[in-house]
Amino acid sequence: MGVTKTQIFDQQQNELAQFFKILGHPARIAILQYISKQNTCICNDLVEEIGLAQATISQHLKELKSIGLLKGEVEGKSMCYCIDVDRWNVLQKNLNSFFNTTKTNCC
Amino acid sequence: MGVTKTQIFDQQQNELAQFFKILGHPARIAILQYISKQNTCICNDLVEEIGLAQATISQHLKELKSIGLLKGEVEGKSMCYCIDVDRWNVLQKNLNSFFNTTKTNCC
DNA sequence: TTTTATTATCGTAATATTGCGATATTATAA
DNA sequence: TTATAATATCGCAATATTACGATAATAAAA
Repeated sequence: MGVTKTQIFDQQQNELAQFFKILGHPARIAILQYISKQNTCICNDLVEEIGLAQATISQHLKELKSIGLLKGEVEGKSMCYCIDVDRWNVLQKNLNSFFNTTKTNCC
Repeated sequence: MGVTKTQIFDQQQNELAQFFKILGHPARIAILQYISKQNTCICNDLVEEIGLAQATISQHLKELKSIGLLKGEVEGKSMCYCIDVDRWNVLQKNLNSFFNTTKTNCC
């Protein structure tokens, strides 16, 4: 036990859940908010700004990258992380579509 | 370790993350979709419909209730679960507000 | 080349989540 | 009252997540 039984759900349900899951951590919310506040891309002031260890921040960034919300470019010896606005908009749309189709027909 | 350090984030970040987290499981997505598909409220065809044990479904329902997305009423000896549309709309609004304010000002 | 700075990855400990059988609990039916 | 049916809760095993120190990898600077 302890494993999510993904095989009994369809792809749309699993993908939607995966996306929600990755947004379901305050550090990742904070990272996204901080990156968007800067008018330039972020490297790792995040470690100081947020107050988690460098390894931890790096791990959270990796997860955000895994659903395509962030893209990173090498900039000298640091990394420059950006929100992928196209991907961001697609996800927002999917998510609203879930909300709009699901709330109807309720008692 | 292993604990999310909620104390270093603000209330808005923690609440948003909590909300996303609860939606971050395919069974809970499937439950919401199934409930909304019925024009009457649901009791526990969910167990047959979804294919998880009764105890497991009950647990997922509890979590959905914890963020106010579902409300349950006793109906005879069974339970009648509904989506709380007001709460649903509030959460959708918060979510869009997060998406809209966060995507701007990116490089 | 050697140093330094930045980020990624590995390994591991602590805690959380998922899932389920067993057992309460609650409310109708007999 | 005694069954029966539906749901909730408890306790546990398996797995996942979170966090971090240590260390590797990479690239500029000395």
